[in-house]
Amino acid sequence: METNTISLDAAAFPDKEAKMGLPVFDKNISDDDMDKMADNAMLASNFLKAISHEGRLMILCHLASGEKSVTELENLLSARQAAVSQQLSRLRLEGLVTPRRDGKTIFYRLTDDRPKQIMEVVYDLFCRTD
Amino acid sequence: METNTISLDAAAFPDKEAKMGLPVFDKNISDDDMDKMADNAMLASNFLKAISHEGRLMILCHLASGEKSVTELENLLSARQAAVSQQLSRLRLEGLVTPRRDGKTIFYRLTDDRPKQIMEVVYDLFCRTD
DNA sequence: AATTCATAATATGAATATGTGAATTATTCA
DNA sequence: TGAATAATTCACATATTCATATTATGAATT
Repeated sequence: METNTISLDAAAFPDKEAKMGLPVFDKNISDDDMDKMADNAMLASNFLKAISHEGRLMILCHLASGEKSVTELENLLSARQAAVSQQLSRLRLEGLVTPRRDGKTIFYRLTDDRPKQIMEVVYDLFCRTD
Repeated sequence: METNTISLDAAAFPDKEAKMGLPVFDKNISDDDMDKMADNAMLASNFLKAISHEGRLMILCHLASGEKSVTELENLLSARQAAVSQQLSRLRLEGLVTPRRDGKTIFYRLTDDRPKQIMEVVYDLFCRTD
């Protein structure tokens, strides 16, 4: 009996053409794979926690169309500067945004396209019908 | 000066071929659109909060490959029954999972493929390199 | 009907997250 | 240098989330 393999079964998700789907686990998943899965779940949940905040989500959304200063974000979100700054610092710690100083003002941009990838899907699910 | 349009600009995300990208907002986004955006952000952040929990994420991941009983999940997660039940009740409230009673045991399945869609991306981002 | 198994619901306390206002740092400019 | 501006950090109060324990329910079994 083989218990230690993760089979990546694209056929399980026929709607997604060429793209490989989520892994389908054996009935008896090995301890090793369970550990790996728990590790991944922790990474993923940290990332998701970082973006699952109304304000941070809006910040990321605005940054998706180009870098913005803290003041600009402050106005876009109608939020206090300290609050915006704290959310930015959280996003900075997670490596999701990167600051660039230009004189007095600091501009933020998305570090990479990870947030964008998630937000594409989130946008499809929650905003496409507007 | 036009201030009240959301332009869906596919060209802004050249890497995603046919798929429409995130919306690109005008410099002066209208109050109406800002409200809509805030509403959507709240819906989306509720959803993301629901799935951004290590245990709940693993539950959803296991359910992605078919329905499971609470006891099965309890074993898969190596968690206490009460804890699993709690997380399931949260997911139930959010409408992400649906229970089906068969005698003493209750089987859970994903209500729709929203969680799967997110998890596909999350899996790409955090688990693909394993 | 009493017991047991599987699950759910509720309560409690600890930990974490959030917004606010004040203090602080960095930069520009007079 | 000193005032003004942009942003961050801090300290505090509140709110939310979480794990755990306990109690309750519903179905099977005796």
